[in-house]
Amino acid sequence: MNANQPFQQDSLCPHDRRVSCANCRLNSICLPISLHIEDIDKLNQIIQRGKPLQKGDYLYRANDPFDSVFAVRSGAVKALTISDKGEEQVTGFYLPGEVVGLDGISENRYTNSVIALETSSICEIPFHRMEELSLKIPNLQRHFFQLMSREITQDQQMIILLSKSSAEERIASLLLSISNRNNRRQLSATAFRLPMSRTDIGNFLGLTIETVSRIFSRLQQQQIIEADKKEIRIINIEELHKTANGGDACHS
Amino acid sequence: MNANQPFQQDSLCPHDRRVSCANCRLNSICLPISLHIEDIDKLNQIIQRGKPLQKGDYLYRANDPFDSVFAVRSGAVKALTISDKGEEQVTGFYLPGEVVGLDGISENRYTNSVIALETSSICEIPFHRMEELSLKIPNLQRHFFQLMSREITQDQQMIILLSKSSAEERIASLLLSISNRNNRRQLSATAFRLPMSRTDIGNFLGLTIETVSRIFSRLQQQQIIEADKKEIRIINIEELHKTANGGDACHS
DNA sequence: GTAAATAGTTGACGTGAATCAAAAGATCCT
DNA sequence: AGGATCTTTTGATTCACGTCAACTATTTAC
Repeated sequence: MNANQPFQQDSLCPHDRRVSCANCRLNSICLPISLHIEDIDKLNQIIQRGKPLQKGDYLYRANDPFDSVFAVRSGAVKALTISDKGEEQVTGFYLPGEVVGLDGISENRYTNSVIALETSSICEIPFHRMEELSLKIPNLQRHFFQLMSREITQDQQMIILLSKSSAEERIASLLLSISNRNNRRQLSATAFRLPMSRTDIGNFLGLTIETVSRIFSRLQQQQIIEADKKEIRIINIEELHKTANGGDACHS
Repeated sequence: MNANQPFQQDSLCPHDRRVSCANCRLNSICLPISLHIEDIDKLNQIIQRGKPLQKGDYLYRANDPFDSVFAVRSGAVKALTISDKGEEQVTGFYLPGEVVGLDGISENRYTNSVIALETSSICEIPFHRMEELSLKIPNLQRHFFQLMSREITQDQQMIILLSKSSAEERIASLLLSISNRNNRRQLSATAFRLPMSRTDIGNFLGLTIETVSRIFSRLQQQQIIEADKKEIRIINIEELHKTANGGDACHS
């Protein structure tokens, strides 16, 4: 075998269930810690890989008993809660390498429902087996504390965004967030496909779909982005950052 | 000693540094888990109790290196971040029995600053010693996972509140939140003193101080609450719940 | 392939909360 | 005690975003 050729497993398609943590392209995101190879193997053994979810499929529903957290391997999912009045509220989007379900731990049931935005492969991590393993692998315990802490930090940034920012700032921030997360996965930071609908974006950002649409149009007019349906090209990332932070016409 | 009399330590004043976890009145909130008495003692031994903070004192500042998480024993604190433009954003209020600083774990430095709203006693829990201890006490590991998960759940509820609710709903929700948290500590759910200023409330809820003031006045006119400065009496908790959930004139 | 349903865009108009302004209470300081 | 500073209240005005409505583009279903 030519050493410049990838190993066979590296070329497994993203939905192949034979992938293991050790050769997963996402392990630097999903497991950004120094685990020994044998520890990775132990973790790998408790992880379950189900068949891919199709668009619209539920990964789990709010109030289901909590058993596992889930890492997105490919595709994308959204988390949402249903209010008393039956309205949806999207609480987050999760891209490959990101972990969802951490909210279920405290109450022993999930507080959100999670739905696939497109065909998605998911790694299931049975939480109680992970907990046991954590007692033996300090770095794994540390990793989960960090994962949860990161979720807290991100949620708090979201609180700030919703509390202080205009519609334009919110949308610019979301685009930059997706851009960064793509970049971490070695994908283009300036050209990508949004996995979620305008409706989901509006719901997530606390805006109506009409406002979302208008802002996209405006950003396009200003030559900051090019948006063709869900395909986005960031033309002037400099200016997009300015827009996200209150722009030139800073009014706050 | 009369068995019906409390132990001497039960009557320690809340700022007394000789208090221990085993006899702390808040341990059912701060440590709502079944730890064996000897485990509680091990935990107690790593906890440090500094001298009380005065109003306005910092517990820590954003970007300080992360060493510890902190449990509020008495008083109250607020967490806040400073935006690029130097504006404060309050990200949470923490009352006795609640734990602050969990956001620092992932980046190894705090992302918020924490400031005392009034004279406050704080228990410091050195995180790395707690981590080591967690490897030996599975229930303690479990407890910290749950604490962090609860913070995630609460932050997500805050996201929903900010994303979907009117000014009136936000303030009603905050009052009910404080009421519930007081209730858990065996205090009155209907009469209490707000530890934070109107400015802090507005900042936290994404409202201007003027709006906060107007809403307080309106709730008072409607005979739902009585507000004399920071002293609050909830007169009609039924109606306050309705107000928090969109009220009768439900427009959403 | 065509109808029906769903998702997105654009315009006109209304409204809830921000902003601006002023004054009345609290609290701090010497 | 008395001036200074900070906090809170209330009113008048403005504006960003929501609402309502009409229309287009895209996807789904038969």
